[in-house]
Amino acid sequence: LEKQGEMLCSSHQLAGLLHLNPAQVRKDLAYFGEFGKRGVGYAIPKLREQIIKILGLKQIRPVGLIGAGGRLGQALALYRGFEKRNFRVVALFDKDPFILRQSPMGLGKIHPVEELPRIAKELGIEMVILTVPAEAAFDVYEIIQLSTVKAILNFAPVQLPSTDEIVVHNVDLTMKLESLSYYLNCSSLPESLSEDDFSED
Amino acid sequence: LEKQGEMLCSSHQLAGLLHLNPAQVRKDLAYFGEFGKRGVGYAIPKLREQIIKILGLKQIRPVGLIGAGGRLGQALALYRGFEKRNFRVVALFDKDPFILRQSPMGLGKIHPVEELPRIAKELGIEMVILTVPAEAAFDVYEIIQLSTVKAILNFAPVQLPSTDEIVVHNVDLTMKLESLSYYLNCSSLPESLSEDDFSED
DNA sequence: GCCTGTGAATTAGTTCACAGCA
DNA sequence: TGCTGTGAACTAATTCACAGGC
Repeated sequence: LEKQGEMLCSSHQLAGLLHLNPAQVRKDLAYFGEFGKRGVGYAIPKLREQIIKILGLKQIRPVGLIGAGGRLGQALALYRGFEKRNFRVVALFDKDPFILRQSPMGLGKIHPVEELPRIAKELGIEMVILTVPAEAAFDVYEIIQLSTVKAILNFAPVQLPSTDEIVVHNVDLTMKLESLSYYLNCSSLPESLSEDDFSED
Repeated sequence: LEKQGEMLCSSHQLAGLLHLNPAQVRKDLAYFGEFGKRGVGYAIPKLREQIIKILGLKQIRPVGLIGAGGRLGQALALYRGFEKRNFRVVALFDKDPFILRQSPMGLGKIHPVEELPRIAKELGIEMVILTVPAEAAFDVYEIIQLSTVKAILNFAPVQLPSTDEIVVHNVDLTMKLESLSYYLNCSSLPESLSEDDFSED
């Protein structure tokens, strides 16, 4: 909206864009403070500013990327979209000695994961993206726990637990597909989950 | 569990693995049928079979990938993890003429998106992964609506709406980072969201 | 005795509806 | 009059607690 030169918006308008109920929008925002003016609406630049503050993104957040040698890791390391929203991938890590010797072109130096604690401390990294294979995930998780990192965006298809120290968001892409598959299956199912053999022992 | 040779599991055990409450596990499963034996637990192979049936994954589901030229698209096109869970990327699409002329190595032929309706029909594709840039997302969405596709896993940083015809799961990676940033910010905030200037006009 | 399936109780989340301010 | 902020009403989700089968 700001890019479109709008200066004001109502909860109704936001609700439309977000596919939500206007009351929901108001309540959620009100939880953090009083950002609107009664009878008027929300001043867009101020609202944006407030949301940035709430999200802790007033200054650029340095992010580490572990598993930079894999294809997903490379894709995310080179993704331009993070910068626009105040994130910057400032350090790449991997375990594979081959990758460490010669980093894929376009990427800068890749460090061994063992150096994560030192480098994270130096660069103020509190957040990492994890794109390692399932087998490596728990080992890397251990190393992360020894570092200044307090948040993980995990793409490895294993459920890493959040603790008091570390928040984890697990993004299992296959599970997303499964979820969609379920919806497809439902709409094409008239009434039959027990249609074929289901004999007790 | 099946891979570990286990034959039985309890809701308690599953709950532990999934970080849920045992009652939750039982209720969720019971919603779809009676898969367990009282006093015993769930027979793992049968349970697995049932879940596969619920998810509509008894046979391999063919998936299309739109935006195969981009780095994320390539990464997902080559990702081995989908196959293990009964998905197969059977057709790649893009708009970029350069990509169409010479597909990145390792990938097979890439088709122009305009051919999606025809090819989707031929191959029975009902699901696509969308890894196009934000600008292209809505145009592509229009084309998808003309095809047999009924489910979209969208990585473009725009909120595509679900309809009665099409289910959309939007995966905005930057938003995931923002969410983590919020948690970091909370834990480092003693009591101050209105700490600096917030003057009314 | 152990563990599922499930109604009842509880807790959480959403929407309504209106007071209060521009 | 228009729109926010918010208690109250409502709806949904989770957890409890126990009947019933192994």
